[in-house]
Amino acid sequence: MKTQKQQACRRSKRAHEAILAATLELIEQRGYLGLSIEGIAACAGVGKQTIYRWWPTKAALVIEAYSQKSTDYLQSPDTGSVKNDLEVLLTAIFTRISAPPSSHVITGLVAESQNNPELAAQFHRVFLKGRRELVIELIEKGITRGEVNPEIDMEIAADSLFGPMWYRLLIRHTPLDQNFAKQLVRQTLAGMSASSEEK
Amino acid sequence: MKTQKQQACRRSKRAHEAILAATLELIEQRGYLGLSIEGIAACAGVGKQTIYRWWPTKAALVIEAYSQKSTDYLQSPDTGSVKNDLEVLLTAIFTRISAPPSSHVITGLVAESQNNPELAAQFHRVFLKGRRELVIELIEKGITRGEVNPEIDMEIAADSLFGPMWYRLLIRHTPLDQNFAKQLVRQTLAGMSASSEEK
Amino acid sequence: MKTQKQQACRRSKRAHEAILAATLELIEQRGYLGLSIEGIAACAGVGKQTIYRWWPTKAALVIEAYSQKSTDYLQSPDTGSVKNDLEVLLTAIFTRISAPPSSHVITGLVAESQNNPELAAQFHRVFLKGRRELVIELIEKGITRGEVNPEIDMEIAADSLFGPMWYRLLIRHTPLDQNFAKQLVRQTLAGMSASSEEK
Amino acid sequence: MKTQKQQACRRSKRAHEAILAATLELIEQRGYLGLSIEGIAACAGVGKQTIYRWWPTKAALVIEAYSQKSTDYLQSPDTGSVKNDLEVLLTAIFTRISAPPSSHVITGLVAESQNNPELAAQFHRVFLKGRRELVIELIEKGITRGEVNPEIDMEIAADSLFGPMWYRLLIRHTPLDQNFAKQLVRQTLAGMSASSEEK
DNA sequence: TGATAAACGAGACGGTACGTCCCGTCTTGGA
DNA sequence: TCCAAGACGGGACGTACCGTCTCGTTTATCA
Repeated sequence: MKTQKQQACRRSKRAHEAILAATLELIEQRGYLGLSIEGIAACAGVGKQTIYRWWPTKAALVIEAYSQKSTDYLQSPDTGSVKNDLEVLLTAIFTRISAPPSSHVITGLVAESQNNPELAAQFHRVFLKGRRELVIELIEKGITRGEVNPEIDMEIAADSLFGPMWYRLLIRHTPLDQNFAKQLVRQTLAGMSASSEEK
Repeated sequence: MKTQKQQACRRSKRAHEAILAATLELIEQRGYLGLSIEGIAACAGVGKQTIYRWWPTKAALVIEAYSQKSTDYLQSPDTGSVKNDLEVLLTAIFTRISAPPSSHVITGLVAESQNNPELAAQFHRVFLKGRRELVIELIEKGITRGEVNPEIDMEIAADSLFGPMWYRLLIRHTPLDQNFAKQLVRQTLAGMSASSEEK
Repeated sequence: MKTQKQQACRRSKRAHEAILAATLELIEQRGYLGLSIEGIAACAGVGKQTIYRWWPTKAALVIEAYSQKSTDYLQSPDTGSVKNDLEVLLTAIFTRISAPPSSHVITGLVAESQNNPELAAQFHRVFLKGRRELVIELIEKGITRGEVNPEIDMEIAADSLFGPMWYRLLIRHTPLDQNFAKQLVRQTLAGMSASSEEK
Repeated sequence: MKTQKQQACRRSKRAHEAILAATLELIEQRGYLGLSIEGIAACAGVGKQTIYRWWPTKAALVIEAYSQKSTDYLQSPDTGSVKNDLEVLLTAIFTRISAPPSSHVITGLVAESQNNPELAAQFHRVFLKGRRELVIELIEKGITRGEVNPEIDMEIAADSLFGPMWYRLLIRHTPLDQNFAKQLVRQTLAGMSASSEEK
């Protein structure tokens, strides 16, 4: 019962790690578009086939290489108020994600995701899901505390916080400074209408 | 003195148009990534050189081909209330932009923009600037009408309306239906805080 | 003392036969050049190593596969005259050897023999030696009978009978019909000079 | 009428010559089997495509490279007797063709010809036809002189002179010395029968 | 009658070369 | 002079096999 299936393949640990390392190294040197399977293989001292055997796509390889680096720093803040919680979390995320070379890598992945649903799903899993869940959790805490209107649409709430980040990152190429996170949180919470009271 | 520059070249109108037409045709057949200069030249019955002579980049060519199609339908609504104005405008934009094959084309352009500032600028000029200015204009009308809080940060306001659109389009691959525009506008105006009154 | 070496290995009969059978099958399907160790292994349901363990070369494997088929039909005719004996023997050989797919196989082997003396020796042993000895034997019988000039060069005699066969087979791609064997024998015996009397 | 077709393509003389030169150079270094398109391209400083554009096959390329070297030395001897004429001509041919690296090259070509009729035809045109016609011409002169029996089969006659050469070259790996040409001619003319008179 | 060592199937591995696609530049007539 | 046509040197693609190398898993003596 225990040996059921687990050894399906004898994957070489050495090759696996060398490939991921080479990928990270080359992507920082030449950017996502300048990355080639051929180059990774050469740099890792590996046959091309060994790459094609385990990753369907350049993009999948890049995701795996990056996902190791990027999933650890996330943690739920707990300052006592939604506003502060969100400010802390978003500031951390914005800072992290907008530091090169991440931004270039992310763009390449986004581009390839358009024509590759599997990749899109994987990207979503690695780069979005966790962060989104954290944000929603914080907002729900705010609702139980009575800070947040319980009738809001949670999807739109999350989109309103992350959308502007990606927008600035990918399209407007405008800096994601700390102030931006702060102001975005405030304005999103308070709304723009004249009738709403800020504090 | 007057002809100084305008006839710098004897550009073949036939070739120019054939190239743009071929670009549109092929991009709809094979997507942005499947597009090649070689293919466009063959399809347009044109030498490759003729393309390279007039466009620096595949992307520049695509932008020109698309900009002809996409700039005309925009107009400022005037319903009397910010909320309605924004709903009408955003619904129109969202519908337009999320219809294939535009979405795929746009992704490709976004991707290439990352490494190509000129292209990014051109993309901004063609696809963003006009829309953004319209939205800002509507909000300012709202301010003068007393509907919108005059102290909001206008950049963040615009980002809050467009960011979620691009986010859903490029990353979450979630539909941009009419309802989305409507709810987004409402929630952005009203804010999420418990203290704000909806109506 | 007697078992010293003979059981050096426990060779799997099943694998051995499956490999030879797969070789014959694939060579008839795809020709000598289209044959790959990988393909044979897959078709025989055998690991590649098992092939490499027992045969040094694709060619050696092919020779073994073929030698089983090709050594049995030879027998010395005895009609009473050199001319008839040779006609009968060569007709049999020519017919056998020129039937596809043998001819393609043989060509491949000839090609590889050039760079592989061991293979050349093995090829010689399997495909040439026996036939050549038979022919020489027949000619020597002719000499003792007084039919053949005892001063001829026997090497050249054998070359004169087999050379044209291989030439037509490998290079001129001209049919080796029965008539050819007959006429070749006659003209070789009689010579071409005007002074020689035929019939 | 004059420009009919002659300029069908603008082939680069430089590339053409560099490729043929590289082919000759590499084939002498590494043999026919060790020759690769990739290697030729690299050595000639040429894109692979440029080779594939003009030659369908490695073999075709090799033939062209060799045909330049091998067609010039042939000339019809005229000593007054068939025997001497044939001896002179065959000695020249045998010497030429058996000098390495030609022999290896030729073998490779023969092998590939088996599966490629066009190549076989080209090989025939370049390496066989001329020589064969010369021999037949010499024999016909012999017939008019009354030296050769006019009833012989000319095809078999030619096969009897060339067959043994190719046989020794490709299969028996036996030297083609001058004596061989001489004795082959004599025995082929005189025949092997006891009734024929030599001298 | 096990134990034990080999041969086995499977297939991953570092490589080489394949033949194709497209890049961006260069060259050659023809209009 | 600009155009279509397309050859050119080059880089990367994804595939096919090479021959070597582990992996467990039979299997067939001989201790």
